[in-house]
Parts: sequence; structure tokens; C-alpha cells
Amino acid sequence: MTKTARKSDVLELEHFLPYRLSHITAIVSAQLAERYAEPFDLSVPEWKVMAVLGRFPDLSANEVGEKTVMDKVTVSRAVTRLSEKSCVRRRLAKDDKRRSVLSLTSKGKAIHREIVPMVLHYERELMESLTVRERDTLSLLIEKLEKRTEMLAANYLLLPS
Amino acid sequence: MTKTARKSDVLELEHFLPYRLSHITAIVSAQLAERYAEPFDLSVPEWKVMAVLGRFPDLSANEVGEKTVMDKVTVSRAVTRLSEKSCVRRRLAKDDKRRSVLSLTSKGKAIHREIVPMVLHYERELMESLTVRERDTLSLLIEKLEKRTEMLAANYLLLPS
DNA sequence: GTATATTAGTTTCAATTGAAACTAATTGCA
DNA sequence: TGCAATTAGTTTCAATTGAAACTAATATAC
Repeated sequence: MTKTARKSDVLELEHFLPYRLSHITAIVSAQLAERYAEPFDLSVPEWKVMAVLGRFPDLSANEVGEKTVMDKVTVSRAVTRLSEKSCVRRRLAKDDKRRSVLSLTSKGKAIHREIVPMVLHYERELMESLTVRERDTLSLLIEKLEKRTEMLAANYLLLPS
Repeated sequence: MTKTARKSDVLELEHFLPYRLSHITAIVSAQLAERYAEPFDLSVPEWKVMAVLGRFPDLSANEVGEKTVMDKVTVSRAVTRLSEKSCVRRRLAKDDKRRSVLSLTSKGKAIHREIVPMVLHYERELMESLTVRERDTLSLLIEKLEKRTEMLAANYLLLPS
């Protein structure tokens, strides 16, 4: 009998992984947003777009959507707004004029450079509750879960009944 | 130099805990909702309310909000809709007529009983990627992070500048 | 005891969301 | 080539959201 064992037909939310993930994530996202949203007048989708473009320049809107798990409408609007604020530049791909090539402007980069240390500081504060070894373990476990969801998605699509 | 080490001013999203949590949670939540939302005509907030009431009967709307990290407006509306569908009963607390006492009706319980095995099955599929020991570790790590966010919330409120 | 402050929950209203329809560009293939 | 199917991204519109205002009940202060 392990800590996580339970009767098969009782949903103990406090031990149910999707519930626990959603709980800790909602709190972490809110605490993080507290630190950048108002100060920099950025919505959560806007910051997500800037964050991925800071890390991976010249993505298409689609690719941004994949990396942030946001749908294309949300991405499109965040990019429009960021472009109005001159934080993101959208060009057209040479080889395919449907596709856009998104990148941070120098203004966007400057804001990105201001926010990054703040969010890293927050992450460091959060991680202080874990040993270095635990951090690596957590990273590994999340990776395993991610791989697993990819498999499940593939399976589920094959059996849509 | 550990796996998670990095330069202090570069945001490598693929190693950034809030990003990774948000990524895996979005996918898990979506895969879970796929399994109950349409089949049972339940929105995500509605299912969350039913799930906590199945586990903790006779909560107030406020308490439901705390347990699900949903704001009171969302809870209020989910409860209204569930009540219209005769899945949840709302009574008034004897000792404080502002407070409601929420519980699943027999119909609500029946639906709950149908969904629970499905979501537990999904969780089991997800967890198959981890050893029993890893499951316990993950549980412990999430708990530590939760505790930590509580501390940070308290601190941040004290220094609102 | 009455007035004020606080708390639980609902309603209103404006902003955000995402599904579906759309535009424009590209690919496939007869 | 040329026409149907697909793909990238945007727009439209109806549904969902949450902040702020509100109602009703309780707690606190004087």
C-alpha cells in the first residue's frame, strides 16, 4: 500500500494528479502574472508570445501556438496587440507568403530583458523549497508525463468512439 | 553544473518551471475534459464543482471556490447551472442564511459515479509512465511547491510596492 | 439597541475567448 | 496548366469570463 494507492472508485481530489497539477499551476501562473501583467501592461497570452519569441526567434504564429499551447486565434490577437505596441514585428516568409515570421523588436527585447530576471527570481524563490536533486527529479517526471500525454493523444484519436 | 542550471539572464522556457507546469497541465486538462465534457454536457467549472462536492459534501460556494481555485462568480454560475440540471442542491445554512450548503443530488451522484472511473482510468494511463516510487516523489514535490507558494503569497502581500 | 463594517453570494456589464466562416496563398493531381 | 483540397492566419459572432456594483445577512462598535 503506497501513499497514492486508493480504492478504485473514489476520487480523492487531493491525490488526483490532474487536479493537483491544475491547482499548483493556477497558483504559480497567478503569482507570476502578478509580477509582470500590470507593471508592463501585458496580458498572459502576450507575455507568453514574447517569452517564446525571446527564446526562439522567427517562429510562425502556428509554431508560437504549439509552444505555448494557445489556439491560433489567441496567438493572432496577442501578436496584433504586441505589434501595435511595437514589441513584435511580423514579416512574411519569403518562401510562403501565408506564413508570418515573428520576432521581438528592440523595444520588445528591452521589455523582455526587464521581465526575464523578475520571473527567474520568482522561479528561484519557488525552487528554494526543493533540493537541487529534487529539481532535477521534478524536471524528469514532468518530461515523462509530457511524453505520455503525447502517446495518449495519439491513441485516443485512433479510437474516437 | 546540474541539468537545471543556466545563465542567470536567459529564459530557457523548456527548463522554466512555471512554463512547464502550465504546458503539461493544459494538455492534461484538455485530455481529461475530452472524456467528460461533451459526453456529459458539463463545462470544466461544472465538473470541478461536482468533483469537490462528491469528495467533500456540504461545502459553501466559497469553500468550493477555494478548493478549485475558481473565483466566486464562476462558482456561482456553475452551481446555478448544475442546480437547473438537478445535479446539485443548494440549501441555506441554518446558522448563517447568507451561506449556502451545496451537495450533489442523487442524479448528480449518479453522473459523478459514471465519470469518476473514467477520469481515474485516464489518471492511471498517465501514471503508467512513472514507477510507484516516482509517483510518491511527484506527489511530495507538488506538495512542497504548494506550501512554498503559500509562503510567497504571504510575503508578497506584505511588500506590495 | 442601533449604526457601521464585513461577509456570502448574485447580477451587471464590458472584455476575453474560441468555434466557425472567411481570405489569401500553396500544394496536389488530373 | 488549371481546379479542388489544404494550410496560415484573420474576422465575426455568440458564449464565457471576471471586476465592480449590488442585495441580503451577520458581526462589530459605540
